[in-house]
Amino acid sequence: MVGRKRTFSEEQALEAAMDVFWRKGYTGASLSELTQSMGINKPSMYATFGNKEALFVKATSLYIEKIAKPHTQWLFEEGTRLEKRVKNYMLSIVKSQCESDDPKGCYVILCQSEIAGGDMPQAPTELLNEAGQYIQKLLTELFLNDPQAIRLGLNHQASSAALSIATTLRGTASMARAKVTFAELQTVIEHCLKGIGINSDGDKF
Amino acid sequence: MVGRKRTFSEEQALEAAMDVFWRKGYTGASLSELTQSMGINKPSMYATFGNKEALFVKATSLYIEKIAKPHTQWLFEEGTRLEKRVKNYMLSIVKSQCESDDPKGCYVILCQSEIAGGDMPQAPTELLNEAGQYIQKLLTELFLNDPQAIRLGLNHQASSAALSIATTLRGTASMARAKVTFAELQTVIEHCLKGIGINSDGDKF
DNA sequence: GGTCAAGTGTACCTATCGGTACAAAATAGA
DNA sequence: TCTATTTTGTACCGATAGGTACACTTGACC
Repeated sequence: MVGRKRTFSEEQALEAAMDVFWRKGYTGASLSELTQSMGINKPSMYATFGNKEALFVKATSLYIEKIAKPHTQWLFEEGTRLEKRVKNYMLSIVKSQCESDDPKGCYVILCQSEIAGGDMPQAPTELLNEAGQYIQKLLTELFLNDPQAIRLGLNHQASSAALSIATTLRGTASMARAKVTFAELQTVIEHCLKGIGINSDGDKF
Repeated sequence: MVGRKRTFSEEQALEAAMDVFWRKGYTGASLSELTQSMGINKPSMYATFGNKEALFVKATSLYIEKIAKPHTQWLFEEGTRLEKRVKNYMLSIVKSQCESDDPKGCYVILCQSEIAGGDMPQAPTELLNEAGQYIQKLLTELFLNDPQAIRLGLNHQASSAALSIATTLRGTASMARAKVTFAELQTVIEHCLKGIGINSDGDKF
């Protein structure tokens, strides 16, 4: 490696880009706003990330790894009953959706809604569609295989229960973006769980 | 009235504009695409509707009156039990969200999610925010006043039950736009109703 | 200490954005 | 038919979109 050194952190720049996409979506985020938030010039952005589409793919991957996936831990917490694990999982996600003064809901769901517009390139489209199904697949797997879930009979309605939870979490994402508070959405989670036959009391949030 | 006559129908043009906004959102819909779909030139559009913002307000109002509000009838159908009325209401909405080859979900929810981006003018913002709360207010009112609802005890949790339904319907809108089918979303509705203590069997869709 | 690969900032490219000026075309009333 | 009024189509406006050319600065290696 020879030559001048970078004056910015690639990871920090990517996080800034992620924030912009999270607020504005893919087509709504302009290169000027992106590079300004990233604190770099356009040529630096193109040299480092390729182009807007490639930047978006990297920012989306960062969101998935850093924001979305960590919630999964609650589903597999040792020594916690399934009912509580699922509830904690949902609470963790909804809390994240409501966080900050200007809550942004869910990055993936916001951008996935842009796909139908027809201006989303293929690679982002595939990534977003796959990420959009992640929660559902994860929960279906859990309900099919977890011993406590089987004892509750959830394995017989695994995919529909998973779909209900995933749908509710899309709803809360939309509500959060419309400034509905975390406290209000907590009862929505309780209703959702009751609806699929998972009752719990007490939680971590 | 003197002068040359219009060669297009204002209502048809507005419907075409509504369709474009429904697919692309407010900022994502360009004047070129709008006027092309409306079958008119830009000067005709500006003379008839004012500007893009005014066109959007009119298209949004048309959506609310023509697409959104008609679902309300199901809530007040004479001689039908509350449980079925609410279920038919939800089914009617979700069916509409899933309709057509390229389902577009809900116009209001899609565009409301753009507000956080900061590029939405004030008048559309207020209209969308008000429309976004319509379902919740309608159901809260119903649960507080309907005799059958009171008999079911729904009046004691009117607003939280209404919020759960509204949240679920936002979730289904997002799912529909991601091409999840009406059949799959039907079980989501059933789970939702069960969660707030409204059980029913048999429906109209 | 020169050399040369790599990063930076400015200034620019074409295409499209929302919006408009203006002249030709069409109609109702005189 | 003439005139006043409205709509239509074309051609344009400045601003901004995504993307780049290019000169300049920086720094590791010989």
